[in-house]
Amino acid sequence: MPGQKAPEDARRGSLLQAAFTVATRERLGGLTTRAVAVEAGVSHGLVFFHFGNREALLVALLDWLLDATLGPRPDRLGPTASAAERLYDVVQRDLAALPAQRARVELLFDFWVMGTRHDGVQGRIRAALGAYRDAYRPYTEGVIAADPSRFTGTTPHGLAAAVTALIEGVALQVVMDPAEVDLGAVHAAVHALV
Amino acid sequence: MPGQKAPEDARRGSLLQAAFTVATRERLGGLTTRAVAVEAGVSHGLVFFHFGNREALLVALLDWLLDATLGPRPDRLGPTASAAERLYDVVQRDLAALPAQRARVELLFDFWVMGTRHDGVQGRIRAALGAYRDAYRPYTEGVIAADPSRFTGTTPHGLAAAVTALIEGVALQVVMDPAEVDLGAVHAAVHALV
DNA sequence: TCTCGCATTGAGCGGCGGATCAACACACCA
DNA sequence: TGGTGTGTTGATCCGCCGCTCAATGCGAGA
Repeated sequence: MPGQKAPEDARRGSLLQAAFTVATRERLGGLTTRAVAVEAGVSHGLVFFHFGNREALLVALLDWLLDATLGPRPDRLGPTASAAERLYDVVQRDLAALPAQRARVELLFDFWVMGTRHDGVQGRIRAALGAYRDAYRPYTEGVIAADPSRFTGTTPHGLAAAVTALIEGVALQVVMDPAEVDLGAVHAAVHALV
Repeated sequence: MPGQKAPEDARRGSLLQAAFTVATRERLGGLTTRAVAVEAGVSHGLVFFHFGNREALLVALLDWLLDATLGPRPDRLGPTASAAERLYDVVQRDLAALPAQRARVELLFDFWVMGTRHDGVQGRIRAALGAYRDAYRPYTEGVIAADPSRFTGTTPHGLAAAVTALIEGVALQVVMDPAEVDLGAVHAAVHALV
C-alpha cells in the first residue's frame, strides 16, 4: 500500500543503514538494490527514487563510512611527554581499535578495491587516506626534530607514510586472519623501533 | 566448427592466461566465463568443460598468481653484513619491486577481499601470507640477537609481522595512488628505524 | 473539500551471466 | 572401415538485477 510518508529524508538514512547491514553481510558485490529494499522493509523502486542508481547509493555509503571510521583522534598525552612516546601512543591506539572496527575496515577495503577502477570512489579514498596520513605529521615532525642525526634524509611526510602503511598493513592482516595477528607483539616491535 | 583438439591441457593454461588478462583489465567482478572465452578465442562452454564452474576457475587463477608473485627471494648480502643491513636490504628490495608488480598485486588484493567470504580463497591467502611472514624470520631473529636490550619483549615473529605489515601497507598505497607514494622517503624512514 | 505534489508501490522490461546439453569433429585404435 | 573417447561448439534455459513507469496513497495548503 503506497503512500505513507516518512519524515523528510529519514528514509535516506534508513536506506543507508540497511545498505550497511547488507554490505557487511554480503560484501559490496552482494549489495543489490533489491536486497537493500528488503532489509529496509521497503519496495525496491524506492531506492532509485532516493538515490537515482546503484552507483550513487554506493558512493553515499562510502561517504557515510569514511566519516564514521576516520574521524579525528584527540591527543591524549600532553606536550610534556616525549615526541616518540606521543607518536607511539597514537599508533598504539589506532592499532588497538582495529579489531572492534573490523566490519567497517573490511568494507573499506572492499571500496578500496572498487576504487581502483572507479574515479569517484578512488578520489574519495585518496583524499581520506591523505588526510589520515597528514594527521600523523605533527607527531613525526616531533620525532624527527628530537633526534635529527638519526633521521637525516627522512622527511616527516615519509615517516608518516611509513607509519600509516604499517597500520594499514596490520588492518589487512586483521581482516584476513584475526586469530593469527598478535597485536601485542606488533606493539612491542613498534615500541622498540621508535 | 567444433572438434579440433588442442594438445593435452595446454587449453587449461591458455584459458588461465586469458583469465589473467581479463582480470587485470576488468577486475575479478568482471571476470565472466564468457569474457574469458572471448579472450581465449573459444566457445564459453569450454570453460565449464575444463574448470567445472566459475569458482574453480577463480581458485585456479589464484594458485597461478600466488606461485608467480610470492616466490622465494635469495639472500644477496652474505653473513658478513650486519643483521640490520641484511633486513633492510630485503625490505628495500620487496618495496622496490612493488611498482613493477602492480597489476599482480592489484589482483591479489581483489582475491584478498574475496577471501573474507570464501573459505578456499581465504585458506590459500592465509597460507601464502604466513609463508611470506616466516621468510622474514631469519632476518628479524638476527636483528634482535644483535641488540637484545633494545628489543626486550619483541619476538622475531612479532617483528616479522610488523615488517610485512609495512610492506603490505605500502603495496596498498601503491595500488591506490602510485603518484603519491614516495618510495625513497619510505626507504629512508625504514633505514632510520632499523 | 478539493487539489497538488511528493513518497511509495509493484509489475514489468531488457540484459547479463552461470550452467546444461545435444550435436559434432577429430584422433586413435581395432 | 567402423567404433570410441575426448575436445569443442553454440543454442538454450533460468535466475538475478538495474532500471522505468503508471498507478496509488497520503499530507498540506488553498
